[in-house]
Amino acid sequence: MTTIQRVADLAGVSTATVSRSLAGKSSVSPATKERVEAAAKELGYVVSSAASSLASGRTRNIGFILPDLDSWFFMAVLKGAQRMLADAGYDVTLYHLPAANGLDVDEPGTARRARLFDEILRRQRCDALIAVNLELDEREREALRELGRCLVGLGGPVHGVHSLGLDDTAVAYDATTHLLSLGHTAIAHITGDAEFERDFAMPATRRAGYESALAEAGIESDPLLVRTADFTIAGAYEATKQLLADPHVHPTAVFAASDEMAIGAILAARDLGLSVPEDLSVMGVDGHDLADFFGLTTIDQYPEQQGQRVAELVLSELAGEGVEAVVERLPYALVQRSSTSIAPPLHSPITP
Amino acid sequence: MTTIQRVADLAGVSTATVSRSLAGKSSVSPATKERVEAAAKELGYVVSSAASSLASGRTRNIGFILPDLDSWFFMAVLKGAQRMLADAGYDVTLYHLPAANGLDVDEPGTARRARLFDEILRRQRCDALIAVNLELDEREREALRELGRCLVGLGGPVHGVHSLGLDDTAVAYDATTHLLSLGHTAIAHITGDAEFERDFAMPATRRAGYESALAEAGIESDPLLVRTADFTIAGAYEATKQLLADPHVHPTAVFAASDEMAIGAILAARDLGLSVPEDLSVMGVDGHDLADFFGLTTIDQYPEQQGQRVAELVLSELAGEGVEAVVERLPYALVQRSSTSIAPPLHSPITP
DNA sequence: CTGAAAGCGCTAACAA
DNA sequence: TTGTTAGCGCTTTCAG
Repeated sequence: MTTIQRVADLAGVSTATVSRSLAGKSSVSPATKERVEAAAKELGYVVSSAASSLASGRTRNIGFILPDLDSWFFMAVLKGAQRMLADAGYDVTLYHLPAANGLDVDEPGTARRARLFDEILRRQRCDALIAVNLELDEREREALRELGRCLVGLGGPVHGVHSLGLDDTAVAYDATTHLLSLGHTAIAHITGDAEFERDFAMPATRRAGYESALAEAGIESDPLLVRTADFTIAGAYEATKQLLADPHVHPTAVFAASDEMAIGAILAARDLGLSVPEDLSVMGVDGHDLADFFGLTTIDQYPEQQGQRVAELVLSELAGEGVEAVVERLPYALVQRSSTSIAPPLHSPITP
Repeated sequence: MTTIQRVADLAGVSTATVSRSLAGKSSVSPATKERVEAAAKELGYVVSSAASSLASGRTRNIGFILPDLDSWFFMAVLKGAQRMLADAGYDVTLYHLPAANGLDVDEPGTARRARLFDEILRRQRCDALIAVNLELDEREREALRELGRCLVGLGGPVHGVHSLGLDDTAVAYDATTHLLSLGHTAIAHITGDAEFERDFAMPATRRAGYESALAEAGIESDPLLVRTADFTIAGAYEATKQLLADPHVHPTAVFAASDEMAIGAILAARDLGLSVPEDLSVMGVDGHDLADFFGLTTIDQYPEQQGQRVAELVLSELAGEGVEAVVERLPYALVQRSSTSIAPPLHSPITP
């Protein structure tokens, strides 16, 4: 292994100068710097992260805490963040935070969760943490704060910490308004199940946006038009089948709280012999890879760019730039495709 | 920050004893160990990874090198590995290896790739590396070898290194044989495009398995029945539409080299008014989350368990257990669902 | 602009 | 079984 000492010897300077040179500090003469760099290259020297971290207190590593490793959305965010961080010379280490099962303290997920906060994150392997869609209890929040590290939340905002998030009310309001503007009045909503995701606020917030758009249009919201599923294609497929089979309601449009659920809704409609969008308009939220394939109208929230943005933020906080806002709203845009169209003419339920 | 010295003081022992105690070394009396643990707990002591790494040479961190962060398959593997490694006290840091664009040396992907091998991985942040589906050139292989770290390949085998992989020929042979046993004779194959994935051997290997099964059944393979796509639903959808519209061939079954492509094929068949499996049997490979939803018959390769297995392997190599095999074959199994059935009766192309 | 020297916090011989 | 001690390889004052 090549150490800094060998580089120093070869370049005929002290290790201090090599360190300064390679760190790009200004106080090194160009001539010296050149010699040091040549020596480093010749010996194939690369700094040892452990030694550097120990001496400087900086690890050049960012922790990414995710509730799930197999969700398309989180991986898109991770992809955006990892690329930006890697280009800035940071590694990314991944921490999985399993859902806390509130009921069972002895459940392995709960133990893993505790271990993450009590041990793993406290080993000082990261300069900063990015917490995605995390719902933490007070003890956990406190544990993170005590780390004294830069912490940025994305999605589920960590209380009292700089975080980025969509304005979910506005997103749902805009989606619903799009359907209203097409003449739909019986608009169903498929969202998350509160029981599935403990404390996960997003489904409720989106539902509120949906209802406020309806209210503004003078439409009374019908609880029978609101269905819950587990954010998967399969789950929404079932929920939509039940919705469409219910004789009490006759929706002409569905607003799903995620693209995957919207895709499930489209497939359910097709299997029931309905055409999308002629018989049923469907829209989602996310900007999923498959949205284009299914011609899905959606509110794109640019997940990969969210990753980039959160990485930028972390980088600038690490660079010592002051934190401006405590909550920053992320951009989104409605992308109109072929799964939504004007409402079909009303036909009376009474046969002629 | 609580250091080991403070724990030593509180417990009334030396730092060496604390270190030994907490590392679970045997040569510590139970009484001492108890006192040390109490002191550590009281002070909330957690070892500093940088200091520990520097002193011991072990980082307790595993690098995971992936060609893609947004592929369902890789994430499933990652999930399995990360859980097992985390339970063993290891962190996982993620490295993205962008595809090398052989043509353009100045392309950013190529630069990132070089940087990963020349700098990032050489900073000694990992005790071991797991390389998933990597196609490396000789220089890159050499760079990895020079790291002198434990290295395990999964999928694309790194030459001369312990690796795990599916027997792709057998997988394709078994899939094709399943369709043959149902009475199909005109069996199409949708696989990867050689131009898409430079040096990526899997598509060719699976095709060979497909062809050998046909040959064994006395069926001459028809190049028009083999189509290529990019391993996505959308890509296979298009390829299948073209296949089914081609007047020169009349396949009654499709074997796709991945579940996502098989799903694309199912959707294409449906959109052309064909029933699956009555008019067309379709099967894939992977064991995708959505396979069940689409009733897809598939060869499940248990990706999450692959992750676990590769993690186990790394762990045991790090524990100093000898490497048994250089290439280990992974298990797989045919899962029969509703997308395959017996071949439809032949109808003559001449109208009665 | 550069060098000397003092650690960073921990582990692992080596002694006792 | 335990303590002493010498680093691990680097960064960073502090002098010069």
